[in-house]
Amino acid sequence: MQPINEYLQQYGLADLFPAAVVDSMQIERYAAGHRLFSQGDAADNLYLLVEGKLKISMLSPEGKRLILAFKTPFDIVGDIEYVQKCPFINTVEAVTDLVLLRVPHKALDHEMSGNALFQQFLLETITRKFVTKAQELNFNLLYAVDVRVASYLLSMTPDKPRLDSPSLVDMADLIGTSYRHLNRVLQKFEQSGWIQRNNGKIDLLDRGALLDQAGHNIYE
Amino acid sequence: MQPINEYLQQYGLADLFPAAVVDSMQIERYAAGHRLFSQGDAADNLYLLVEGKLKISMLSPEGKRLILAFKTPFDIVGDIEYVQKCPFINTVEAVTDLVLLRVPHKALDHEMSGNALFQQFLLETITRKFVTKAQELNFNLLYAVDVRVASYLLSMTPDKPRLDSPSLVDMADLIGTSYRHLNRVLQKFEQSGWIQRNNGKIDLLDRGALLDQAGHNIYE
DNA sequence: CATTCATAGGGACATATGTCCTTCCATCCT
DNA sequence: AGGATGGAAGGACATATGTCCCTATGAATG
Repeated sequence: MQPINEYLQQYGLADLFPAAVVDSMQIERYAAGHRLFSQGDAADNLYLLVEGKLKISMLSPEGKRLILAFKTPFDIVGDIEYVQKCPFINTVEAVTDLVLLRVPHKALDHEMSGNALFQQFLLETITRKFVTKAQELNFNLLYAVDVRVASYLLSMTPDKPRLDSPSLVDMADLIGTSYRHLNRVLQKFEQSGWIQRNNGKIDLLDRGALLDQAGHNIYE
Repeated sequence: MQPINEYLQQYGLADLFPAAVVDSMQIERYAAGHRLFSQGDAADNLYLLVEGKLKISMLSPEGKRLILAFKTPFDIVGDIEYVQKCPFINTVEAVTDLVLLRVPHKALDHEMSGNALFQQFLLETITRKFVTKAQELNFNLLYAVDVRVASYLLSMTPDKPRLDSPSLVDMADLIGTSYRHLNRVLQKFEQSGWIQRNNGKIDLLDRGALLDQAGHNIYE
């Protein structure tokens, strides 16, 4: 287990936070599967994701779940809520074991309100999120499910060409389609020889073909 | 024609900008239909929309046009590009006659870099845009075209229950569906007695029914 | 071991949506 | 007036996607 300072150093944040704020930070660990926050929970802290993978999701009024994003280090959770001073908009769950740094809003407000460096940091972070979200919207409006599935497969396998435990349920909820249809598309890809399914694992056999199918767009 | 100061006052921005920045502002007017910026144009200015209505659109690699937003006062154009120091991401066109205040990046960089008030203003603006965009994405993933059409009709008629010159082409490109399908949905609404089409105008006859159809979501 | 449960996988059918094409009408231009 | 033009409107058909259903398999549990 690294101390807080090492994590900050690792992600180039050592100079961003004054000592008083760093002192107020707490390391938090959560086991895979744990639900960290639910839609509507009070948000009194900002969280820096430094290890593991989590997912952000929401429930529609009709009870349909939508996964908005998977996040891996380095990323920030609760920044929108911090700026807007509002409760958690979405639900946050651990996909793998997690390590987060918890930063109380109170410390940020006391020590960093009017801190141009930090504001600039937040501004650039949220602007980047906006651009990503906008591209995602365009992508969804412009392309059908098979394109999005191909893109998703590619984005989740930057290193080795295999998905070990994809959870098709989550994948369908992220792409915004039904479980049934996702299976149909995967079947089509398999019949085309682009992927192979084994015991719930997925091997990518032909990245080039998938890239064509994805229209050379890759999920962020 | 109002002077710059009156516009700033009208929208509560008089205290935000120092005099040197206000002096650098220029009023710009454009006729309906004019294209202000194209995807890829250099962005050297920030624009404040103070009169009229404009639309932001993009062209996909396949040549499909997507309307990302209609904007009415008060709104900001080019804020993302200012933060990211990048060329225009999208195309901007005048729907009605427009009045904009042009603010050179140079003036902002000189006079307002490190200005906490302005950074906070930008931060809140972009955060709001992010939330809106995220909701829009969810809305598109969760609901079919008929729901989105109902929502669009309601959002465009806050005052009187009539759309005078809807431009179905634009409407389809905003909703992200085909012109044909939009017509089909409008036909269904008309047969249900919810709307009436006359010479390209659309009257809303039953807002309650439309609101139900929209699942009580209304486009921002 | 039997049972339960969650998920993978897919058949059958209904509905939503896209593509292509035709017609009609208002407006604008010469 | 006569002809262009662009958008409204919709028919016909193919495809994409959702819903409901059933079965199989492996992990967890008594």
